[in-house]
Parts: sequence; C-alpha cells; structure tokens
Amino acid sequence: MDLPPLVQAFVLHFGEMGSRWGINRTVGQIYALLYVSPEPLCAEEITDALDISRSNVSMSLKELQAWNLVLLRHRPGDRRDFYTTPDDVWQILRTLAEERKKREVDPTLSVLREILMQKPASEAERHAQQRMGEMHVLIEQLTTWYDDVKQLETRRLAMLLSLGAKVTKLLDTKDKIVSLGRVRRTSEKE
Amino acid sequence: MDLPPLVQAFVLHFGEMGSRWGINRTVGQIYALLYVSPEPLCAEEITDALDISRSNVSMSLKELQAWNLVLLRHRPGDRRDFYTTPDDVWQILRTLAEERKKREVDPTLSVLREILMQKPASEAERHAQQRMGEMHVLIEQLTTWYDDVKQLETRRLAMLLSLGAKVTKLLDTKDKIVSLGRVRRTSEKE
DNA sequence: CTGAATTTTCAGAAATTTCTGAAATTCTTG
DNA sequence: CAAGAATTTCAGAAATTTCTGAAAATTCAG
Repeated sequence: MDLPPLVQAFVLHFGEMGSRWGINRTVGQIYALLYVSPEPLCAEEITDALDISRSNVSMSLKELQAWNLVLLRHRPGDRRDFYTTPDDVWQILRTLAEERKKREVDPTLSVLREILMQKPASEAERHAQQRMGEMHVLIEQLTTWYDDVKQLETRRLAMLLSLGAKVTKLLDTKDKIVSLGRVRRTSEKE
Repeated sequence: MDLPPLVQAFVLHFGEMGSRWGINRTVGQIYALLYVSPEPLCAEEITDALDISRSNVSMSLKELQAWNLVLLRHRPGDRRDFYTTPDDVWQILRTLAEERKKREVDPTLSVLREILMQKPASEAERHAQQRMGEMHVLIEQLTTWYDDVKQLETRRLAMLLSLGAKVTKLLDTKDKIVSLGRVRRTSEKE
C-alpha cells in the first residue's frame, strides 16, 4: 500500500471503523479509497493501492454494489469497470440509512410484530411482550420520523439540523396549546 | 436454552442483529434476555437460560457494563450480583448513542481534523482533503444536532419526532425570510 | 483466619469470518 | 467462433473473534 500518507491514514481509519459497525475492514477501506479518489478507479488499481488480492476486490465491490454505495463508470474504448462514490455526502448518508433500515430495522419490526401477536402463556411471557411492545413503539416512532425526513432535499435537511433543539421553543408553544385544548375539552364534558 | 418460545425468538433475533452491528452475538442475547426479564437475573441464571459457559457470561456482562447498558442490583442477604436494564427504552437508546459517539464518532472527527491540518503535497491529496472536509462538516453538523437534542426529556423528544417533517413548513417560512433578506441586501448595494 | 460462595482471568480450543489463488465464466473484438 | 481481456466464483488457507474450562482472585460469614 503506497498511497499518499494523508490518504492512507484515512483509508486505514475507515477500515477500522467499518469493522466496528459490522462492515468488513476491506470493504471499508475500498469505500474510503473510492471516496477520496479524484477519478473513478478500476479493480486493478484498488488491488495495487490496498495490497489485497484481485478476487477480494471483486467480492468487496460486489458487496458495495449490493449496498448501493458505489457508482459504476466507463471510459470510451475501455471495457473495464470503474468505480466511484456519489459526490453528495448527504446522499451517501441517506443510502446508508435506507439500506440499514431495509436489512435490519424492518426485519426487526416484523419479528416484534409477530411475537406480539402471540398469546402469552405465563406471567413472564406477558411481561416480556409488554417490554417488546415498548421497543416496538420506539422503533416505529423513529422510522416514521425517518420516513418523513428522508424526503427532504439536502439543503432543507441541513436547515432542519441547524435548527436543532431550537425547535423546542416551538414545541413549548404547541405543548401549551395542546394542554389548553385538553383542559378545555375536559371541562366542557363536565 | 429452554425459555418460553416467545422470549427465545426475541433473544435469538437480537443476538443476530447484534452481530450485524458489531456487537457479539452472546452479548446481544444477554441484553435481550435482561431486557424482557421481569426480575433482575444473576450470572448463573443467564448461563442456564442461554446455554453458555459461566465465564462467557462473566465477560459479556463486563462488556455490557463498559457500555453502561446494564444496572447492577442486589438482594438483601445474597451476595450475588443481579443485572437488569433501565426501564425507559428512550434512555437505553440515549446511552447507546452516547457510547457509540464517544467510541466511534469522536475519534473519527479527531482523525479527520488531524489530516485536514496537514499540507497536501499533490493534487490528489488536495482533492482527498477536500472530500474529507465535506465529510467532516457532515459529521460536525450531525453531532451538533445530536448534542442539542439529547438534552430533551423523553416526552419532548417524542413530540419532536412526531412533528417530523411537518417542521418543513416552518422552514419554508424561515427560508423565504432569509432569501428576502438576501435580495434586499443585494439590491441595497447596487 | 478459614473456607465456601461467587466472580474474574486467561491460555488455548472452537467457530466464524475473511482472504487468496486457481479455475471458470463472461464479454468483446477481429 | 477463437483469442484475449476482464471479472467472478469458490474451495480451502489464514486470520480473527468468540468461547470454554481450569485456575486464580475476591468477598464475606463464622
């Protein structure tokens, strides 16, 4: 691996982080390399840059394609495949979130739902179901929010973020209105 | 492993998911088991429930403690340690987020900052730095937002989520005001 | 202090994941 | 369709991670 030291540091760190997130080290390194490369790279170039076997590169690229994380490029009169990453980091994040949701969150929700349908046969099971119900609600809330927010264009998303917890002030207002409304409705009934 | 079938399904799924997120299967299973148990469990009980060695339980519990994910409990006149999880799922999520940030995000930010300080020695390095800069900005934005939001109590956080992208309407307004301001300022200059 | 109960440690075994080289396949072009 | 360039596949090797049993350490009651 003889990359510019600055690039090498990035690639190695990324490989390290990848493996802490359940992504294989090599896949992480390849992604990092593609991410910082000024031009799309072909498999051979990745092999040379990272000092890994050609077949490993092939399998790792397949993996990255399955995750929708890389773009395929071609040069006229050259039948090799060249790989690159999207330019927009926000887009990359969105793709990552989308894929993880599809692979991990959705199946978890359906397992939870299935379990929650069953009839508890003991007090322990009843309690377990109750706990799983709480988890189910949490995940549903998060994914609903995510489905909402993922539609936003980058510019607007950035704005939403920069607003941060300042939204709380708005919430305070809403909060008061809602509770006022509740009080009124309650007193009307009486 | 002879748990109620409903609990077993949950525990196994959780172990599976854990390993996809870089958490060892056993650690995930133990956490799931503690999460749904009506009472705190001692190491011996976990050993029996999950059919793993006592030493494995000991090490996995140590791991969970390092992640601040479990609570230690004692019974009077019994010197065994009993383990449980917090009741509030939101609190669990917060802890998880906090720990991952501390272990993975913060180090990444500091690696990026360090690399960005260096002087690029080539065009390729200049480009790589530019890309890393974009990633750095993204992560900074996300963590700033996170630092903001993590303070919120559960009730308010849930409200923020339920609001979701409806906040966009507010943003639209802000957006218009901002761009109006820009137009005015520009025309004043001319 | 002794000894029983409990927990921790850790070297090596077992299991799992990752990686490689060689062969097979695909694709293009003359 | 033959040849050559590029890619993919996959069985087994290598590396890494996880797990265990045995021994050591800790804790506490008597």
